[in-house]
Amino acid sequence: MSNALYDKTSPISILTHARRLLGKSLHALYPSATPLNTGKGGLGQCVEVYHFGYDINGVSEADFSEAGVELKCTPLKTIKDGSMVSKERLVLNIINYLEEYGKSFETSSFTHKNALLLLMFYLHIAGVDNLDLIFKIIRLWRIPEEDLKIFMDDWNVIHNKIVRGLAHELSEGDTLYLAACIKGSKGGANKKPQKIGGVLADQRAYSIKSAYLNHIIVDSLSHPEMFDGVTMTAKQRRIIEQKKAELGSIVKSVRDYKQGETFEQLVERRFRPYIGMSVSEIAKKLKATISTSHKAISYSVCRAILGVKERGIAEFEKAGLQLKTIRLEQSGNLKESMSFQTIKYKEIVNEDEWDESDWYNTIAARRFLFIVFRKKKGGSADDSVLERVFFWSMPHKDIEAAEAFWRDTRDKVRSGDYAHFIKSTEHSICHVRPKAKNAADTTDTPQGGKAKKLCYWLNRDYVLEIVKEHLQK
DNA sequence: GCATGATCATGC
DNA sequence: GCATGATCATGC
Repeated sequence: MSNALYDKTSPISILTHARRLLGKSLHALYPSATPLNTGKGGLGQCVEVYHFGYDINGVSEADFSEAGVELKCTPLKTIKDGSMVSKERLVLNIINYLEEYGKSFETSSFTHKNALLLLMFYLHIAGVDNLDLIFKIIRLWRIPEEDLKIFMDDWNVIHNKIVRGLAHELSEGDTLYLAACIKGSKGGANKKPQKIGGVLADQRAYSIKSAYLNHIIVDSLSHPEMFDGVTMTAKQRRIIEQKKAELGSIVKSVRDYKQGETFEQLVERRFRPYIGMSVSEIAKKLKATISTSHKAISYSVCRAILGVKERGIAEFEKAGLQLKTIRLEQSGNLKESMSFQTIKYKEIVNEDEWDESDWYNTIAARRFLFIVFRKKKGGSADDSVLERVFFWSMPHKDIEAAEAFWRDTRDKVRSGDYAHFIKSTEHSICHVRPKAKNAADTTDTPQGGKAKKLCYWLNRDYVLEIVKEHLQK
């Protein structure tokens, strides 16, 4: 169909041809096109067939193998401020645990298949036919030099579990930019064998996390040829560009790393000299101003110790890393549970899949950095002592319990029951509790009424257990 | 002492 | 104005 329009051995030629879709839908160029596949990946197949003239039977082959280019169509969504962000993770190739076992980063299926991606971001709108969706950003992408180390660290985290026969314990939360996400249905027929241990594991694919995709989107807007300047408004662009302003990196050069050190180990090493010091002592030693407002203290301490002058820490933002402050009593006890966002009743009722739910994305799909302070007797926030800093993600064994909690909460909202959510005494990990201006502060329910604002919490005991594990090291 | 309900403080 | 990060207050 369109074969003569591009040279399939040339990435630039493929890109130039792809860009004929920028600001347009497939229907705009191919009015008689009909849907090929209604499921996920349907739009990508349509692009391959109608725009690039692929034989539909060859769709499962490597996309542009002669040029080393992998085509990926991925959705954007509009958020409240009008800007566009990634709607979901970008799923790459399936991991074959048997084959990946003996590989290195350089020889892995991830590097082999995804060295150069042709990314086609389109704006997803619920209920609109795939063929009518508009392409907003079209670009080639390879891992930028400054992000390569974290991608390699992430790959190694995944690979280490595969090598140790622990593929069944993989989790998206394990890593920062690159993740192993579940692909296909969970359970029985879709479980895959491992080289070691004999436990069957969920089928997973390499994927790029949503937060990192947002960074690619922002980066694209610095290159006018990459985005659609017509249907993407100036206001949308301005908002997105504001988000990248004032990001500073922790790692300025690969020479910052000690031999064999991971990014996370580098961060922990940088913190080490300050453990045991009070916040005011840290500020004095670094000649830095540290905000001690309870909302800003952890990020402020991080910026000071990690030497980031800018408002945001680039690696943390790109990873969607969740920073959490834990304030221990002088005795080492913990008084409070840990709160998260308000439950959006009108949204949770529409959550069908656990691994697309708000709670999954909050608690199980991301890595955390816990900053632990210990109060001093009668002291102010300035006198809190930095006790410990560590990365954490929810262990695989706890994720199922978090899922059961989410199901219970969702089903109660679906049935209009706002009075019997799980309490902290009823669950090992999490509970539901109020978080509002006052008792009269309510929000809309899917039933058309109002209900008190409640939010997700991690149980006090659970948080304390995590802290204790990391204090013993 | 702790669970639970309530509310505060800040920043976008 | 509201989301977010966090702590306070009460009663069992």
